[in-house]
Amino acid sequence: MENIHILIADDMEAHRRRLERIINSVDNLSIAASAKSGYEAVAYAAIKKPDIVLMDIEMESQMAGVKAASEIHKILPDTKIIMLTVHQDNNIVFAAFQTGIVDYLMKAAPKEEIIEAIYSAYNNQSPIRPIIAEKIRTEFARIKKSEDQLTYFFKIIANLTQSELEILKLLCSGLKRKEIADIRAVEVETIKKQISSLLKKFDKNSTKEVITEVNELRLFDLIKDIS
Amino acid sequence: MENIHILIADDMEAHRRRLERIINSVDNLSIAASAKSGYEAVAYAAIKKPDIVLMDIEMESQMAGVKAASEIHKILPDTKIIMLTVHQDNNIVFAAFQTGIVDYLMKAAPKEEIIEAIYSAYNNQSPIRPIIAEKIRTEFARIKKSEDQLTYFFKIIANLTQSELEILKLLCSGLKRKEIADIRAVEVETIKKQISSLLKKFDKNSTKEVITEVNELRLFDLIKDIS
DNA sequence: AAAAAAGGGGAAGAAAATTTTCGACTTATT
DNA sequence: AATAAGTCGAAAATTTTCTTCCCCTTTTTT
Repeated sequence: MENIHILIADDMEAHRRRLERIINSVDNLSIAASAKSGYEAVAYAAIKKPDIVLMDIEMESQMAGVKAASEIHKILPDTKIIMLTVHQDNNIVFAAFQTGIVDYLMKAAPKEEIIEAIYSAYNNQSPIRPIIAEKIRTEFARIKKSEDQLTYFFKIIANLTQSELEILKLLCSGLKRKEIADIRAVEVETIKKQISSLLKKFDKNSTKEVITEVNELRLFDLIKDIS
Repeated sequence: MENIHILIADDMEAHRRRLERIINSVDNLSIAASAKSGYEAVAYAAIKKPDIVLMDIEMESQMAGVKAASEIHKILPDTKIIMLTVHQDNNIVFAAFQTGIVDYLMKAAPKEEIIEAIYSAYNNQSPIRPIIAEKIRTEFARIKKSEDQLTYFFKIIANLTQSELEILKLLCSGLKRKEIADIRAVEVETIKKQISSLLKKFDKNSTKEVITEVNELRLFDLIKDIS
């Protein structure tokens, strides 16, 4: 399994030490850097490009934790930020979620919980914790929609490969995998793999859902005449 | 010279035809697609990833030109959008500039001017035209700063290669090219080339300016201990 | 004014990241 | 049971990005 690089940001020496010990105790986790302020955290993040950031949200010196999280998210949208908090103040936690963090933990959380959170974040599973779960979930659904369903969709389209685009067109025309394979002169297995990647990019589990969205956005005619 | 792919977006058939003729008359310009509405323009942009978009800003049906420009800019930040306008309404032109367009032209502009604008945009030179020049220039300077000088700088840092980062560190320590070359055990020429790329990424013309910025942002200590 | 350093452009080869291709296996549909 | 849909992994091919170095011009030092 690949190595996961982690950036620690906490202004208290003792807390940093504890996190360092925990991370070092797990084989495929490693420390990218250990920052003592929000400002340092942003700089180290830019330099080291960690997979995960464990950020104390209560830091105040130089740059607040929430602000630092937001900056890091702007610079490295794919880096997963996990926030550490002492008092579970739902409002702060919620504010942080809006700036791009993917999970939060109590600072006193047991080792196992921290490690699990790291793996979850790395694998894109947000184990949204109970207390603020609902507020976040509904709010997030809203944001994702309003980030313009259209922009969101087009961004995905722009990231498709030429083959995927072509296959999307053929799928929208109602063709089956075997038929598509014949047209493209490759094995069905290849087409299946490519549709699989396609679905992953659209974050959907079936072609039906993708086609439904294409139709809802009235994109069929445009996709149809892809060269 | 490479081929430049251009997307045309205008709701009037005659205007599209004229632009198509102009583009086809130049050897290394080619038409990626020709859109009849802002909506189509966004879709085609996502599908074709053109280098340049020539967008009629007065389109209204389905999606306004300014809105379409803004969407395309979100999806493809590197695509250069040139706006076409009939009445030179500075406010509209200015609004458009804020959403990511890089130049504007009168619709009646002569062929030569259009072609020149395309090349300028492609080569990242904004020939900012006189009438609104000052307003835009000052406003833009402000925006570029306030887009957080810090975020902007860190984004660049995050895009440096390992060698470039290393060289930046050595430059900040006051070393000369020859000395850096010795440390890295390569020819001075190599270092010179890499510093050149470094400067391009920072959009600066000399290492001095880069170092000044590093110091202003108090980043020297952090950069110093890059592994 | 000469020498040294800084900077720009281009191009070949190396290295890294993506894409394409396909087989094996699992789960839904018909 | 058969067909279709979908997932995972992995080798080969392709594309992109980095590295390296050469040649040439401009700026700075001495």
